[in-house]
Amino acid sequence: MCGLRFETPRGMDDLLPEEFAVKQRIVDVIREVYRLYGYEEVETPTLEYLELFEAKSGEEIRHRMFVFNDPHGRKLVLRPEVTASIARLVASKLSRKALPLRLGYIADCYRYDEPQWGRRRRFWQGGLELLGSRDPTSDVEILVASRDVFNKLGIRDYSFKIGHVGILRGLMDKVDQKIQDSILSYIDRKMQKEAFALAEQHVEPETLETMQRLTEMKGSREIVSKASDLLTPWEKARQSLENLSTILDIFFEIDQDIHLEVDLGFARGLEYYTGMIFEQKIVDEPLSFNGGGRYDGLVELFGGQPTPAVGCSIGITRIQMFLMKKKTVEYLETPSVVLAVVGGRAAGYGLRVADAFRSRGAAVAVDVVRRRLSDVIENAVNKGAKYLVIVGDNEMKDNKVTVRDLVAKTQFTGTLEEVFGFLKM
RNA sequence: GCCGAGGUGGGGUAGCCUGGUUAGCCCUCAGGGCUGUGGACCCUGCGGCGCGAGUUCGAAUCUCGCCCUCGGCCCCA
Repeated sequence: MCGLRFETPRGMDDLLPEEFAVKQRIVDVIREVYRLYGYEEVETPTLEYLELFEAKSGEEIRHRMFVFNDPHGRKLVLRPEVTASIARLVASKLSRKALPLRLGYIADCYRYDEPQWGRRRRFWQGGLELLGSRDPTSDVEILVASRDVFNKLGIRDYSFKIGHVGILRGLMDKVDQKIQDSILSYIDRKMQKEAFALAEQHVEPETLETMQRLTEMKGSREIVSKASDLLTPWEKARQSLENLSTILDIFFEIDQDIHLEVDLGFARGLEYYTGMIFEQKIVDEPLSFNGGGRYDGLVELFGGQPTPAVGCSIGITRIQMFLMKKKTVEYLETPSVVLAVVGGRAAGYGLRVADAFRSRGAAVAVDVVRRRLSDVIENAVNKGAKYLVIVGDNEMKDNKVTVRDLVAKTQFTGTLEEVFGFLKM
């Protein structure tokens, strides 16, 4: 029944020329940021063993993975994200590389979500991962590079939401890791009741109360100092808060105009985070377009040396859909120059003219279906071409070409050099 | 996963309530009027009722199921 359906699987999109162009523009910007910050791009397989993501991906993502058996019965998964693969890489093949390592990726990811605007079952992420430093400047580097990507794309109305999982985890210092994960997962899903009901069974009443008050604290940078007094009895939590404070200080020192909200009750779906976490949002858009944080334990978990790390993953597909909605990227269906050959003998001459244009760097689409000139003109205008180059027996005889300005509706006949002058090439 | 609204040629739409011959229109595409400027105009053509069952003499239209799309919730990039 479903064997022959000429559609893409649900939630997985074909990218049509214009959509692809917008996506490519975003990828170009991300790669430019890689270059400016010294990130080396790597590629990992779309398929990984299930175990890679079972350990630390978090309940939410685990339920939304495409899992299947290969013909030999191995459990494989379509990657729901890439950070785990990067950590695997650093734990194995790159284990002898000098730290810090700066790695970037552009990769398609898969999650079995209910498709909706900005949420696809197949989507592209671009990431930056900085491994080998626990210094706050490395956290800030990720934040600043994230800012740059959005600025370079011409997106202005964005803001950062920043938190630190070390604070809540610090309060639950003595609590089993799995229980911590569950509590944070509840908080992430805005299920405060469930979170604190579970916490109540594992921490002192005083700690519980502090946790509850923390999760309500969000706002400007000032709330960090407010929280500071609250946390005096919990050394680890207090240190985490101080770490967050330092990161914010440095970030603001670089860019005073940055919009950000500090949220001390902020948790993310991924369980591997150990420190600063953040998301990047756009005004009037409910989704986040970039997210990341510090994950100091992941490389070690995959059998590598203990390696502190921080990174982010940028939602290329979401940004693409946002830019398409805003129509901010101009797209031309056809090159701005179309060349038509008329008459039976000028075909070779016409292609030589096209060659000459291209060697000057101009993109030229040749009318290869030999339509009537009026049809070529109409077609070229419909597709947004600016110039029509006409070559036929007359032009060939005098070694000239005719160029018609399709916008001004003027035209000019002359030698190639004269025409290049006319076009200011 | 839950809730809501919808699916008519490649794109956009009318028709559906009130079942009835060839499903209309706009754009695009192809060909011609017209062997090089006719970006116009005119003519012609290709191509469609999401899928499946039911009701009926007869279904785009009514009923049921499924699929898909778009919104909202939840969550995430």
